[in-house]
Amino acid sequence: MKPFFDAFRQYAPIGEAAQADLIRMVAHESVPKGTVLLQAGQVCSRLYLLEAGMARGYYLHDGKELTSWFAFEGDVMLSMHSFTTRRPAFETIEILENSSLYSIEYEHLQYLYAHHAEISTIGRLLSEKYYVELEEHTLALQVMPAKARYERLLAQQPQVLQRAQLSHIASYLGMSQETLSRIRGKR
Amino acid sequence: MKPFFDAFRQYAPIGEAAQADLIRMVAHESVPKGTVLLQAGQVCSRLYLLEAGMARGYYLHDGKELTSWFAFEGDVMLSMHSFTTRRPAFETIEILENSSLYSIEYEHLQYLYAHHAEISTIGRLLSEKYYVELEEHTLALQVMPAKARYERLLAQQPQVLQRAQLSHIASYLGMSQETLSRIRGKR
DNA sequence: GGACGTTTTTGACTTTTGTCAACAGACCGG
DNA sequence: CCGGTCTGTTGACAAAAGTCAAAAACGTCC
Repeated sequence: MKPFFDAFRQYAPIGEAAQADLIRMVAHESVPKGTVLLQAGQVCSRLYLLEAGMARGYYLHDGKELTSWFAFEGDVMLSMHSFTTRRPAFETIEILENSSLYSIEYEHLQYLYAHHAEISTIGRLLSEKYYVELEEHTLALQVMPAKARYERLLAQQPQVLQRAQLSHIASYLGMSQETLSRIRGKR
Repeated sequence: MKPFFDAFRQYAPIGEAAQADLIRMVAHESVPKGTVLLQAGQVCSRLYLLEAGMARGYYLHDGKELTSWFAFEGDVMLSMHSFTTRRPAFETIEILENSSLYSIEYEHLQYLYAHHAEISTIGRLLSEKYYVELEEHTLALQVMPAKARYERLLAQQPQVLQRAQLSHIASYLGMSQETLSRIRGKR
């Protein structure tokens, strides 16, 4: 549980009572590559914290998979839309490397939010942080040509380029796999 | 102040004490078209709630203005990046129509978050809501061709097309003004 | 109502990126 | 170690979108 608390304590101190409730409500598990944590169409019922490994979220659009994010060690994963509205998710969450992760059930998290102000605060800070990251990614998609988007990713999240496969990266960057292959091959 | 409370009460009930503090800390003002609420390079020190009117946020990229969002009646406006990190903003917030708005100073909001759990909750819910909206916009930029992005905006936020000028809309949709003009003209 | 500045439209052309198809390499299971 | 599948690369071509430049439309201020 220590890595779990470390991941969250950086946002706000967690009191004794909150810590005790968390221990009761947080699950830990190891999952193999290929595991689907959330299937599009189902309601996202858990928030995940990736302890080790790698995962992605993707949408199906015209029969093509469209990666919307990658998650690595320490990242929180969920379908924000489905988790917060309790409606079926549009996205699927798939484990890309053998991973270990923590998770909290939706109702439990609501209980924690309601009873421990610091956990509510951590939830807000996390939500703000991921908003800012998404905003940057969005801006890149909005304004940069394909090559610049690739270079930005190379600078900001090199582990994506090292660990994810080309088709996933290409759709994340909003370009075809062939275009990405050519850019990477320096032409 | 009533419209202000109405805008927030839909997320969580606001207690007496919180209401009293809010009244002390919330400012109200009317601003003319063209007003700059936040200039890129400055730290975003206030959160705004637009009561009436219209505004946008934009970035400068290669000397071009790049609209990242439009705000209308009832929308919250800030540079999330700057407001949360206390670092200079990359974006400028500009009033596009004579408007009236409420605002809260950063330190005051932190006080409210710390002393009134329901306000912290409202902050988290707002942040989650805007994240979901941004996610949809991002997905559109990532996967849809120009024409489909235009049609999606037409269906989802027709008031943008009615009230904003073409160059702003075009950059918001990630295309040139000429392309948008041609799409709109049905060719 | 005319003249100015701004915004939008249009046309010609170029560049970027996508698509389709074939091929090469890597990876895996028997 | 072989055959098959999945992943990445390359080439030829097509489609989408950008750029530049000019003209038209619109607003608004005297």
